[in-house]
Amino acid sequence: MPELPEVETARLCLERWARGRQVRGVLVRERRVVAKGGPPLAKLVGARFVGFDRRGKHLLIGLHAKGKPLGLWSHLGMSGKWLRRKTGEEPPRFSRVQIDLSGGVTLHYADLRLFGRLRLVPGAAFEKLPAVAALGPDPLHEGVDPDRLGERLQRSRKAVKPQLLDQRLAAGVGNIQASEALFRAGIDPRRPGRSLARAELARLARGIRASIDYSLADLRKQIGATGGRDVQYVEEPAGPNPFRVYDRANEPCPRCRRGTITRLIQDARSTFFCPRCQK
DNA sequence: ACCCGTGTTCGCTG
DNA sequence: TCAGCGAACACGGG
Repeated sequence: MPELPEVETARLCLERWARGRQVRGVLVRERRVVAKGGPPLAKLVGARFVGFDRRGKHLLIGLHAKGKPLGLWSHLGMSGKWLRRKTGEEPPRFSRVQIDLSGGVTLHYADLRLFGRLRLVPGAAFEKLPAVAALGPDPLHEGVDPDRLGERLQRSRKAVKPQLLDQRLAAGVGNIQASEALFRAGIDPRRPGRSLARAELARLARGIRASIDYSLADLRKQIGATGGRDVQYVEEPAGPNPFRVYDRANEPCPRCRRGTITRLIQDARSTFFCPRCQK
């Protein structure tokens, strides 16, 4: 379930599970998750995990291999997850790549739909990857600047919601966070992005940050429930829908209580909004 | 059987 | 250079 908050959660988990550990073995069960053109994942053997970064939905993991930097890039696509098991345990469903570490820890990259990818990056030169180089500001790092957002929105005639999925605007905003941010900002998702006034851009920038912070706190609660080193990645995030409008078609609006959350399709993706309080 | 989906890339047009 | 669009990738769940 990967938008920025889920990827940040995966980053935190990987850091707790792998920091300082050395790779003992790699097993690729499904070749398609290894991005074409990169070095074979077997080159990870002997390397030690040292850094765990994220930009937008991209995981940028740093290792030391014989004293030289080596990067592991990971994008979760639609259904990718990082999971931890004890070495020798049964692999989880849809485990596509298994990385055995020192200390009896094994990482699994599991991915049902196979849209996610892993790639080794020599020298940890992640900025050489075109998809990473093109990313806009990360809401949790640089933050979203209303002026910059407005400048970017001016370049297209598209509606604001589909535009928010463009990773050059704000890296990490996906289909859920786009609907949630526009709801918080009180902006109709069908409005042309270039029609937003200054005050609306400011509200949108705050809305993006607020919806991401909220989702991240919700996920942190789930993984942190057991605390400390016993933290487990939640594989089946049960529980009620944590969102204000996403996947709530036909429910009353949680803000105005009088509008009805409406679903519409924009650029072949679902959008949810309240027609009464999003103008 | 059929439709849906929390994402991105590629090829092509204008 | 770049916006825009459709197709492609892939497969379980409703």
